[in-house]
Amino acid sequence: MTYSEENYIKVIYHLSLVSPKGINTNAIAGMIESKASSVTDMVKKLAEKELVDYQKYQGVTLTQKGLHAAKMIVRKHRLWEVFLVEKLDFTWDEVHDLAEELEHIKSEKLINRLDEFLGFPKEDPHGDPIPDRYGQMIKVEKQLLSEVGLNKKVMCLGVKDSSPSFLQYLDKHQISLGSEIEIINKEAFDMSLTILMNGKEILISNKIAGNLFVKVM
Amino acid sequence: MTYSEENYIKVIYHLSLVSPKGINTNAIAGMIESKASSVTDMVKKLAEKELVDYQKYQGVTLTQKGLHAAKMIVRKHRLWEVFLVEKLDFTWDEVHDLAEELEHIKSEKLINRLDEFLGFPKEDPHGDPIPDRYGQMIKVEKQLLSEVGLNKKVMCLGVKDSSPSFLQYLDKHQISLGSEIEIINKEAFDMSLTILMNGKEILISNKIAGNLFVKVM
DNA sequence: AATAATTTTTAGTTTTGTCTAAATTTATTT
DNA sequence: AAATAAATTTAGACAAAACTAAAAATTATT
Ligand SMILES: [Mn+2]
Ligand SMILES: [Mn+2]
Ligand SMILES: [Mn+2]
Ligand SMILES: [Mn+2]
Repeated sequence: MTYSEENYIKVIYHLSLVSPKGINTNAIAGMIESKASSVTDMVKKLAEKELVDYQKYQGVTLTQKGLHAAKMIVRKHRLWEVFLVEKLDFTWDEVHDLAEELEHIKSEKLINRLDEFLGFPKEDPHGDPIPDRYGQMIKVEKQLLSEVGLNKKVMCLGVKDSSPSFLQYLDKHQISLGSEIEIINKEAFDMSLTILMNGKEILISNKIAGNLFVKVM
Repeated sequence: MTYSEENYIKVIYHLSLVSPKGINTNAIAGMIESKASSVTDMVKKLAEKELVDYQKYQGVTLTQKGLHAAKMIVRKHRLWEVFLVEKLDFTWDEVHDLAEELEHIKSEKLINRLDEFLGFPKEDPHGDPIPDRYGQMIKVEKQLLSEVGLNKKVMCLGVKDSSPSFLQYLDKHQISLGSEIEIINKEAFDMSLTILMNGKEILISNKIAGNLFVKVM
């Protein structure tokens, strides 16, 4: 599998988690920052290699083989992120782009040794689950903060968006994984929230709340 | 710089260490396992980017810029090798091919952090010097075992060839960096050596002796 | 100095992954 | 049920990096 094929497989995997039907050309093109015509070309090649099922105009779905390949790439991505944060003292907003490169290093042995070296972590620095060598991963119940009712106490478990700007926003407001938050007010007009954290009240927009995974306690 | 350009620069660097004149097309092709015509094409591109000086039919030499780039690739290669051996328990014969991939990961910050994490090692698992972030590296006096006179006591400091088969040969005979060796006999006919190591006599061929760096003690 | 052998470069293809523009199919409105 | 809009695919082109075969330059040999 080439660098580019791996990126396509990974993107199709991520899109499959959100919409379980056939993944359409434009969605892939959007994620991979290419054009629909390029996607069609690549998707044909992936179908040739039996990594996806593809019928013209009907979108693609991963085959078993493709699904496993995708999970192994995600495994590598997230283990490298853990390595960078835990061992090399990178911050959680710095690691994604580096992991995008490191995930393409081809060695099962390397990644399994790294997994062991890190103590078989179950989640990456953004709260996302890390597949084990067989593709198994934990499923933690989480919901978006924007969907939680008033006066509930929640714990922050992960982020939906892991872009540097969002993560830096969270750092600035001292929100990290494990932070405990109480929802004090919901503004009907713009769905912004007033939350209580460490005895301090903070106002956050609906967009922020819609990118923060929490569990009700 | 692309993956391929980096490989060319690195090969030109390694060849420059042995022969200080212009590096010729065929030598590069041999190392990179490509054809002379492909080398000519790439060399033109590298000259365009001012990484090498090139005149038709006269071979290439690295510019200052090219030399620094090459050292940074070698730095990455060797630091990753140290990481794999020291932290992930790989053996010295397993790491080269993996490092060939890892050396292309583009991040100064990552490699400097890795350097620090490893305790700023000065040599890689094969006894080769690791350039620091400015390209500086230690210069240890070593010579090939094949060039040392009779009855001398030497310490093994490095290998010229770091192919798995050679390294596995050394493992099998329990020769490692730091091993102390005394040369007992040199066969005039084939230049094979009888050496004394840990009280045991071993016969080694001239080819083996010609790939082992030692210092006379 | 002329010829032969070797090395290097050029010319023309190929493969991979991308693009634009045009054609085709599917989905949505009227 | 047409007509229109949107999504998708095809056709043709391009850049990067490789190749083969032929031409040109350099080096070695007579
Ligand atoms: Mn990531
Ligand atoms: Mn992550
Ligand atoms: Mn190596
Ligand atoms: Mn090495």
